[in-house]
Amino acid sequence: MTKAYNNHDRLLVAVDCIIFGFDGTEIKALLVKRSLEPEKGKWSLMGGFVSAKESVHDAATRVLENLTGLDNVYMEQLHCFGDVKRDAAGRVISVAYFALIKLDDYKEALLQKHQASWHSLHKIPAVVFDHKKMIALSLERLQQKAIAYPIGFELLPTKFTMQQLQALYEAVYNNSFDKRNFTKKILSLNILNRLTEKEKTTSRKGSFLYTFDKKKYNLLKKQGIKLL
Amino acid sequence: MTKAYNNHDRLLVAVDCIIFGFDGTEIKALLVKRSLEPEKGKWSLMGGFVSAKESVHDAATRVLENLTGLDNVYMEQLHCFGDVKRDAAGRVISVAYFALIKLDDYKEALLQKHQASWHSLHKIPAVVFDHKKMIALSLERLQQKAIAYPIGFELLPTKFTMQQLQALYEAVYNNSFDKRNFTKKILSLNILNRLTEKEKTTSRKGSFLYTFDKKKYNLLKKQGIKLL
DNA sequence: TAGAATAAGTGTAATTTTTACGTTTATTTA
DNA sequence: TAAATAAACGTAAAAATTACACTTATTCTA
Repeated sequence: MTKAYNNHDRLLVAVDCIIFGFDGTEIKALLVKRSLEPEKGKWSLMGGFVSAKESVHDAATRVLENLTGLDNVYMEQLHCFGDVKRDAAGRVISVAYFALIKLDDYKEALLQKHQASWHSLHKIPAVVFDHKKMIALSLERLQQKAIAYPIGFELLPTKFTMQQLQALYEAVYNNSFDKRNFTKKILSLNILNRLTEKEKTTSRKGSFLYTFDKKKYNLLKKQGIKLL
Repeated sequence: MTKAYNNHDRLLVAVDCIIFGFDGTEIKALLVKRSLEPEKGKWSLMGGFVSAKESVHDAATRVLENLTGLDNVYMEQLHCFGDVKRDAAGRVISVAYFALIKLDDYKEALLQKHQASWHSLHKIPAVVFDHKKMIALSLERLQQKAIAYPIGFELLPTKFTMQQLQALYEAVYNNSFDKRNFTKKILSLNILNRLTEKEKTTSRKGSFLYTFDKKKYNLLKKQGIKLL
């Protein structure tokens, strides 16, 4: 380390992950019971400290994988929260990340281990520090993200019905759309593949299953896509 | 500080400011000659370290005011850059901010003092560390921002002509628009006030001056505005 | 002082996108 | 085989976007 930097303060740097999942009806966020003082036992985002030898991004990935058992998860940085008094126990700045996972992938065992559980965005309990702000901001980001990025890639099973996809967008925007117009618009983007296979549990007729076509999407993205 | 946090590493935390201005034709970024080792004398964003007693946001405001002599500047957080080796001299994470200022407000004296100068976004010289990435990302953010926020508030003089406003948007998007359609769209938003006054230096006929109406804009924003 | 030169200001038709809205179809079960 | 269920599908009206060129106000100069 160069001498020039010696005079400056060093701060604790944490990461916190807002993890979203979709249960078919609602967008949910994964919260854990905080495992250390202060505020031990209260609801909290999953977080951890950044060590000197890892990048901030790697720290977030580590925390996420540790909690969910998943790697290759969609994750992006949300915002750095840097208020002096944001952590009751001392000066800690936190870089918040938000992640999208397929709710079913989440391992029940880990859920137990970390005393984690899914909470509807409309019924978030009291959470520690500034985590409420983090969650609020991440929802805004999710809504904004969903305009240009097919979040269904991450939040739905590989094969899904048009109804499921629509329910997802309705949950994200807390709004309802016309079925015909929704289908029309999504299909016009030409990023879905309709399978011959049908999902038969929800109706007698059965509904077609679709998959996202990542190649088509990437092609489209270059031109500046707008999903909704 | 609680004991629970004692084991964790503390890191140097910096802020870097990407400062945009508009000269009537081009979007420019303000760069300074770096004043400390390593890489002293090379082009750099204006930055500084976050002290233990100030918020990250306050640090960015301080750095910005110190360089430009301006307060009440539009500024928002861009991204936290946290790679282990991003700073050649040691582990420093940097929170980048981007700011929009009226180029003319910028004090010549400070420009001298910090060896600062404006650089066209298309001709950014070699800059230290990961500042090139920061600048690139901030341009993306500016473009995205300009869709929903009237950046002219910040980048143009209080009174401006339709031509100046169009030139600004053309510079941001590196694109050209039809004059009639541009005017039509902007006026339809109803956030401009046309003055009786005219700007006569650029033409014999003279062009009307406009001002932004912040009240009308705030009203519109609640409904979810789209500027372009 | 009339006309030439300059840049500003303005309108309309064609196309595309978005919205609103109800009926038909495939399948199962009684 | 009829009834019930949810899926699939199309069209007309409205709104937004695009493409496109002439008129106007003013000044300068001949």
